[in-house]
Amino acid sequence: MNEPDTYTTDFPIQSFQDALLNWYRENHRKLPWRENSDPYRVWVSEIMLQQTRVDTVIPYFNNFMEKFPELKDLADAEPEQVMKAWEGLGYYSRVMNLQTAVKEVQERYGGIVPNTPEEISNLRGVGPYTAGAVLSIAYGVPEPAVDGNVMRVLSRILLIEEDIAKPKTRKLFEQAVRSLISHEDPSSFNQALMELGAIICTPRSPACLICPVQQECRAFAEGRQQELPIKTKKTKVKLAKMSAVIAYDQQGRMLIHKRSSTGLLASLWEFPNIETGLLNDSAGSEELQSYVYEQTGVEISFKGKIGYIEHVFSHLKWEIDVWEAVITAEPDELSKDWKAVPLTEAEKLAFPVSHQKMIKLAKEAILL
DNA sequence: AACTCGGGGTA
DNA sequence: TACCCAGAGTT
Repeated sequence: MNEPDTYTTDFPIQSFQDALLNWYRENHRKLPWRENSDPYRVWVSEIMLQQTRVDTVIPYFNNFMEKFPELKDLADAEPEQVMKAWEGLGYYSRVMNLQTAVKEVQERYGGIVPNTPEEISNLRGVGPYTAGAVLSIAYGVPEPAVDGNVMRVLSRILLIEEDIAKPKTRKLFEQAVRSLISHEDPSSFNQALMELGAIICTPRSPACLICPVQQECRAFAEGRQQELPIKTKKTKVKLAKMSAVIAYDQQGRMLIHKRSSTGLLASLWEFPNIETGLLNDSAGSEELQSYVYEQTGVEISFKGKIGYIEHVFSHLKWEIDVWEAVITAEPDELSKDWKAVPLTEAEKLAFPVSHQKMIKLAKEAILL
């Protein structure tokens, strides 16, 4: 289980630790989640930082801590408000999983975030990286926290040429970290590896000339730092042509729909929309009209197209024609995933960025 | 192991 | 454009 990895044999572990930790002590950034080591704060920050840059996270983290200062506050919060605090951050299942896990900590562990790998890893949304990050940063447990930064940094320092796109490769890096990690200060050690990756050992052009562990870096010694890490690429963005409609009733309320709690943009609100494929404007809008009627019983009459939106996801591209319409007849009651709300109410709900763009189009259309 | 799941910064 | 980011869950 804890076999020493072959990559760290003959590696100067002590001088590496010393150089890395001294550099981190003097040069680390002051970040909101580093103000203290409250496990709840560390946990929230790590979830937000998954596949998301530090600069993007900072304002979200500050706002989130203002709204939900302690674990109990998040456990007791309305999911709709929690989602609103995540609006625009992406990967929305993260925050639903986080609240689920926080409720479990509140109920099963009396509000204390568990400090063992087994217990913390069983929490929803806590994978190998986040488990190691919270354990080491909040509790000082010498567990590896291997993210993209760490794989890039260590692939260079230890000259590891395994494909970091392969899931299996992460385990190799975890073994390397187990060999390298400081048992005196696991928190600083793990954070220092990531900090080095963010500031010095960057993907494109690493700043080797000012790197604190240049002396220990095998890739630099061979002038091969630009070749690492090895990562096979995956591309393949599917295109989806869509039509969406902003339909007003006589009071100026807009018809909106809450997306499924699973899958893309889970639990966010949206304007009624369909994938139109190869249909032309006329056929596409008729399709959309039928969809709205079948889902809600609401009858709409199109006024015209008010805009066009392109929105790119990591694996998908939406091209959306946006229409304006008026509601000509509606049932006594809408099903629970549908609402007719004034703009001021819509702005309290969480919409994906693509549909926030539609709200902007609608505002501009009103001014004309 | 491959795919799904956002949005934005950067060269 | 294409890559990448303090990854995890599902299939």
